[in-house]
Amino acid sequence: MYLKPQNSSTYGYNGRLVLLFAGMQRTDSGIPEKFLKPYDPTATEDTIYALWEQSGYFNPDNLPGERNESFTVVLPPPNVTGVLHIGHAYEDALQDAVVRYQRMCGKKVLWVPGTDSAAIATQARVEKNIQKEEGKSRHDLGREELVRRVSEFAKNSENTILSQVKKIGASLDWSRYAYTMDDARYRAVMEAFIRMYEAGLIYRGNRIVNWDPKGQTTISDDEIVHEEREAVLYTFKYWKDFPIAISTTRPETKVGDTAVAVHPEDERYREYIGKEFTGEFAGVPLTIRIVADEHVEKEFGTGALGVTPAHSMTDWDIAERHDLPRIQVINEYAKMTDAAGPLVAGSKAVEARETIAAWIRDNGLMEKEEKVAQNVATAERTGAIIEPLPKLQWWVDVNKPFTIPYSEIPGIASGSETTLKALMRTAVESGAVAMPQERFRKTYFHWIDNLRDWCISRQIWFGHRIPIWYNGDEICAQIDSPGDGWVQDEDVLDTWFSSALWTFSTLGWPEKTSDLETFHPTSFMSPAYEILPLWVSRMILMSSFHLGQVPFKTVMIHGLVRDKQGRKFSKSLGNGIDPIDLVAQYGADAVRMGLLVGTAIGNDVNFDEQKVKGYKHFANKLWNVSRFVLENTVDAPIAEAPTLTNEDAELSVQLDTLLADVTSDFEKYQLYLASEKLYHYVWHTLADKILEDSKPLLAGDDTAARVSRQYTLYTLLSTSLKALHPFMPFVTEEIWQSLPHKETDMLMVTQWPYTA
RNA sequence: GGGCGUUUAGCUCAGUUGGUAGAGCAACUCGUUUACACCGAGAAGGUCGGGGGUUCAAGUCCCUCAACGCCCACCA
Repeated sequence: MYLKPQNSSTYGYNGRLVLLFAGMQRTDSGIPEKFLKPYDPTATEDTIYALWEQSGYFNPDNLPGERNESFTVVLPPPNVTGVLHIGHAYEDALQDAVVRYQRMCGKKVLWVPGTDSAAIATQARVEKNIQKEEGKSRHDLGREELVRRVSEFAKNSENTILSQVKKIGASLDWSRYAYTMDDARYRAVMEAFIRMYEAGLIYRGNRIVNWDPKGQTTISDDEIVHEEREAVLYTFKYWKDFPIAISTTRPETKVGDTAVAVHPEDERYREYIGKEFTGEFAGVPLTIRIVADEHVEKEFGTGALGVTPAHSMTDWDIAERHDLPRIQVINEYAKMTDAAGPLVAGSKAVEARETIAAWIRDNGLMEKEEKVAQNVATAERTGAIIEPLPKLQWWVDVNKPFTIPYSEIPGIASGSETTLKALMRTAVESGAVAMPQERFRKTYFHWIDNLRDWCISRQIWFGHRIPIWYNGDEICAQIDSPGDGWVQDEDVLDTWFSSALWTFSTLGWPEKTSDLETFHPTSFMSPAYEILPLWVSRMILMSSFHLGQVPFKTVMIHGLVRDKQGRKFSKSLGNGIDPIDLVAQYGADAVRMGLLVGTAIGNDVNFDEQKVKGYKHFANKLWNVSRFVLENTVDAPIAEAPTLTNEDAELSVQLDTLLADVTSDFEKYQLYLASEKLYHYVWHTLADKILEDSKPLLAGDDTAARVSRQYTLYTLLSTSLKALHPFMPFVTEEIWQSLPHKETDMLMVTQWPYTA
């Protein structure tokens, strides 16, 4: 009687009970007919996800009950034009498990979805398409048209990635969806730039950048791929009576040399330090000063380094330290400038290399030519060899002292003087950002110690255009044009600039929104270790500066998902696994479990499809346990607790003990342990032992014992569903929907079954 | 070159503060009297990469070597 549906029900043609609610037919035994077949995720998951969305519970404002403590996570925004790969699936599953657990624990949970414009990648892709389909370059289209086309493309592809994220079961608040290029984020980016500019932390400076001559843009260090190539190391003297021979693989740059650097303790050259020599090299008059610099390696080549300030990072730095002149001899098209002298001016740098080498030989100055293996920096996108060039760029100064008006970060007082670097270090050192994995703390600090100013300008068109205006010598930082005669800076911002604001730009900053008040700092962030320097540290920088807060309280860095042989997934290897295919084949719950169980956070995951298959079986196991329990409790008085037998009381305690353990694992973000324990319990304790032991009891004459066991089975099942829900949200919710007695209409907002 | 990892059963991985090695999958044996064959019962399988050290005791701590991997730098 107790299990008859309470809502509108009627009897079908053949006398079967038909339950109209949720369209589920019931069998004669009183349980929904769907339980007679194996669990079918494809028939279930989309419906369940729609049910969650309709409930509004993804939005913290709609969550039932009084929730005082907030718990916030922002989704690391995938590229708007991207497709979900297995790494996303892992990251999403991980975060969703945490988020669902916290929601069940009664917190005001917000998980913010979003996408990233990935400026360079997206523009490059669209440019390529246009080139292919219309034979036009971006210059043919013009800036405005290209930006329009790229934005359109981004908007059109957005749905792919978003629907894929949903397939995994991510319980994101879609009403707060953000895109790094939308209006609200645009405002935040502009505001952030202007504030930092006004604080003197953003400056324009001529510095050596990685110039991509093919893409005609600066690229960041992170977009460089080093390739090993064979090169010739030439050893020679600039002219006959020059006292020191130098070695180089790029003789063409030597017409731009202004110094020779030696190690201060190198006895061979000590006598020359500080002296200046003039002469002519390849038709160019040079003045070479001998300087002592500790960065010179005594053992390499002749132990003397020809310093070409304008075309090498290290040489630029040496020039900085010794106040040397800088002569640019190569231009943006990798051709020699007029300053390179009549011999090579106008020719390609690679050709000039041979010309100059020949000149050296012809003049009897060459001492040695040897083949060496060399690492050449190439552009990830275009494959072009990087030409280090001095260019006017925008920079974030990480070492400049400034007064921070407000700070909640321990060790940084409001109104005190600090630097961005110090903020980044202190935020983690003080524990305000908890980074529980020791090895990533080490990596982080190592990175901070070697941190240089951050180049934030990019010479592309798609992105946030720098809000700087020029009128003759006048410069003005503001969003809109100050008026006639003012021209805006051509460059756009590094995509990581906007990503770095993500934890608070998504919450409405620079407005003082209640979201910002309630949900920032965020609670938890779990990025891949790849982007620790790229993203994590820069979020800490931005949040500390603009809000005086850390961006997140805990960061758990996870590893990469690799293939079975430990190789990175990549298109060129053709070893990619589409998580959406996996979901179709095994169900999202199985994919989530396959990724989470037994993979310690921080280590790489060598992905094994067999594992996913195993968890598909597990979902079915849970399904059948439910069937068994429902069938055997259909006529039981389980609405209220009967007097329990000792044995049954013990079973409850046993599960409770497990839950204490699992809860503690959750609190430590050790999902790989929690999930494994629950799996083991459901399969090998609940199913294999308890259910089997119950069979004689359920068929027996001892009514009290039977009722006690029926009640217990039902409770153990419903508790297991709750505990498994963060990992396997779909199947648990689907079963929950068929339970005759439940505390809440939806499992996702039911209370977590253990309180410490 | 600097830094950080990984190496445990055939495969994929756990192993929290040192106390006689664990799981899943695969393989093997037996079992199909309805919760589930997307199953059950059972057995097998490891000198914890090599070597050395600390300790009553080491997969765990220290040193060293090797293989593999990642990050940073770019030797000009």
